[in-house]
Amino acid sequence: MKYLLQNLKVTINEKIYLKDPESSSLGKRIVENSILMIDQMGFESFTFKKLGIQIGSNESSIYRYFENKHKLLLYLTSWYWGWLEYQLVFSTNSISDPKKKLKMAIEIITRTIEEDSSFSHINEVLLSKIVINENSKSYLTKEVDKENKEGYFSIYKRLVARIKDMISDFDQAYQYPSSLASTVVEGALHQHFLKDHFSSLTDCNDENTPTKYFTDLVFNSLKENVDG
Amino acid sequence: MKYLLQNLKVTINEKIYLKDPESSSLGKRIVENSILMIDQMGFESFTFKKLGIQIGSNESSIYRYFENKHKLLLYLTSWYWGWLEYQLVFSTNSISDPKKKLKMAIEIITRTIEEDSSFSHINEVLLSKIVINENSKSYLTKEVDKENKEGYFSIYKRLVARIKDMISDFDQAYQYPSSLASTVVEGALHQHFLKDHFSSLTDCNDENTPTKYFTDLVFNSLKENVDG
DNA sequence: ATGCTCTAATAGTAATACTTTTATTTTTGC
DNA sequence: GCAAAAATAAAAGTATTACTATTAGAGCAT
Repeated sequence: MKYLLQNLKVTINEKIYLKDPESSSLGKRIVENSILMIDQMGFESFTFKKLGIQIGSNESSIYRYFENKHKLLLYLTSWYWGWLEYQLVFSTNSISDPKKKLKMAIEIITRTIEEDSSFSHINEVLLSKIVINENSKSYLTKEVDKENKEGYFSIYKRLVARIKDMISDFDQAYQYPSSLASTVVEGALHQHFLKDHFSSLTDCNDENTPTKYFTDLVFNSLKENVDG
Repeated sequence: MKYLLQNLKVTINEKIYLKDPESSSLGKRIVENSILMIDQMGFESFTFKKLGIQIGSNESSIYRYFENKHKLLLYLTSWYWGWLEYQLVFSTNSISDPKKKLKMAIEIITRTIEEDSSFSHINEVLLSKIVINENSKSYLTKEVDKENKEGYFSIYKRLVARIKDMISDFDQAYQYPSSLASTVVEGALHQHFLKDHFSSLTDCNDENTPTKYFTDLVFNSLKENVDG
């Protein structure tokens, strides 16, 4: 699996960037170091000027890759969801039992990312922390409907749709498959955040993982299809 | 109930403001119009300069009430959660049956706010829209731990704790009462957002309300205590 | 050697997020 | 009704942000 992932190129909507950051060394340094810096200082304090200094390049050169830092955030979150989707598909593809399949899916979506593939310039551990802290900011904007129409969130939507399909495959009668799927994806980020900053608002910790909580939650709501 | 609510003053942590906006007409205009403007233009585009122009006052006068717009957002969200908490306590207080109590609580937390009390300067309908769109930004910051220690989120935490207690009262054996409570509170905001902007990611709409979804979700996970 | 693309450097602009100072108005205490 | 105190308004200033525009040089391809 690791071996396969190192050759992975996540396909990201071309409108998100001006020039593909994967196409040059400068582009890769922009992505690599923006992850390090946003993780360290948070998205609000992060600027292209600071990034330029860090990578020994110029602010204006970064603007040739991304229109603004919001687009860069969309790039990073899209990459993350694309990477997760790949893992989801890869890990569930061979499972035919709908229950086992859904169980695996919940695990992939809710687990803590602890291992960096260390091959690409993208540090997945830090990126997952960025997604926990900054993902909401990518869509909680006044431009969300316009950007949604442009397809900026399509990877994320496809991921939620895949989970929804697995829910419906397991229990055709369940009335809220999309809501449950989005609750698991977004709720997982939230429980990870609470674990780190508001421990009184969650029962999750290193033993009692979000995976266990959401697995319990989902399977309490679903009833396996009866054949025939 | 309406009559009672008009005399309500939500108590907000004094460190959030420099001068209590409830203490003067200018303060009330700041709060009233910031709600209108943030709803209209979004939190990112909203500035104290624009607010000053709108209320026929000066930027520097607004700074005597709130250190910055982040603190103003904390004020608004705290007010909202305090207002919701009041409704929660008021509506569930007289209910002794744990199941009915929890059911009512879920309804209060997840319903669409459609009626403005129209007595105070605070428009609760618009404020609830602001909370849906901007609440996460109040805590997804690098300062969250410091601000949490200062008690800026205590009303929100108390609200979640109340739901958690109701969950545990109904089912003492349930392992994730805090996580479930926080999932309902945060998930309700998220489902409302999806309903308006990503309808393919939710089953909720005007008939199939978030209240129905979360009521189903919660009671599927819980088993009523057996006496003795 | 020439042209092309990419990147770097510099400078500039408008807006933001404030702070400071001073003047004016309003409130209040007596 | 008047003086003192408090609150507000106006104006100006600063540092930073979020860009845009222009120019120049480096490296490579033909």
